[in-house]
Amino acid sequence: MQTSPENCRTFELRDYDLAATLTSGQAFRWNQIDGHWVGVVGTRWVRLRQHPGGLTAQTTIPVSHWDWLEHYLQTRVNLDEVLATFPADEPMRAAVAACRGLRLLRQDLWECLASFILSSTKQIVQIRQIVTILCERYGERVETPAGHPPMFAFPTAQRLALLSEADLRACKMGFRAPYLLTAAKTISGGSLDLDNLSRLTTVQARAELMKLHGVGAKIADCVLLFAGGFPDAFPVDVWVMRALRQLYFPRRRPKPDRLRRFSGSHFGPHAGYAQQYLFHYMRIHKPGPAIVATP
DNA sequence: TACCAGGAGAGCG
DNA sequence: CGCTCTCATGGT
Repeated sequence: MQTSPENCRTFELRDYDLAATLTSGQAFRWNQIDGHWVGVVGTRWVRLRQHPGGLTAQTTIPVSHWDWLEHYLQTRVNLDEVLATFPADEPMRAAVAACRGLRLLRQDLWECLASFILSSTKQIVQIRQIVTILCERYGERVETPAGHPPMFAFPTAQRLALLSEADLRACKMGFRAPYLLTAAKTISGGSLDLDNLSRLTTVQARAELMKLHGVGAKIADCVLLFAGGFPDAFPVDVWVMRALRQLYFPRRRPKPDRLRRFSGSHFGPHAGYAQQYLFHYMRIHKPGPAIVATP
């Protein structure tokens, strides 16, 4: 819908837990400031605020449409329809009850890929720090409202491809530096076209991403799910591994590939969404008492 | 202080 | 082949 440019817009939404969504390990650039969430989407500074019945967005520069933000936040997704596809077992019921409103974002492919290359063997706080340094040093400055600190876009692959491994190591990414540098060169050089992934099957797209050094099944699945629009991608990290083992395979040690096939059939067409609920639920509830699957 | 966290590559059976 | 071990890194 085209309207006259405005720098503020309210979205009426049901079941959107902004805080849970922005802190659930999908995206690493959102900061909570005075009850608002401040971040950068593409090249725009954005400030979001949750309120009963929806959320309000504010940009620095007035914009004539908000499709880019609705796309990023996936506000048009009907959560009820997604949740209705989840299996009716006890673990899922508990996870949905605890995290209702949690959403999947649709992020920029390169930013997501680069961020998750940096995520390897790191916890969320640490990933945020590395990404922050990287953006401050090599990202384009974005306009911020008067009185707000400077913010930067995520650096492009082209920009990072010109750096040295030492430059990247100086951003505290350690042994991931050569991985990111190679990925930046591969993407900017055109050997891998991220925009082409959507034409592939999930299996094919995963294989394409895994050709990159430093990108294994878990990172590939994160990129496919959080940025690629592959709802069946199912990242298996230690949290999800623990959850699945504990809840569905208490006596065995299934391999990640086995778990992925199980999740593909057990959790339905939105397996990735289900995974996000389990992941977030496990993070909130630490180890906790055993909940057993009762189909 | 120990501990945590993906992937690659080596080494082993 | 397929599994296990080691490495590299910085924040709690």
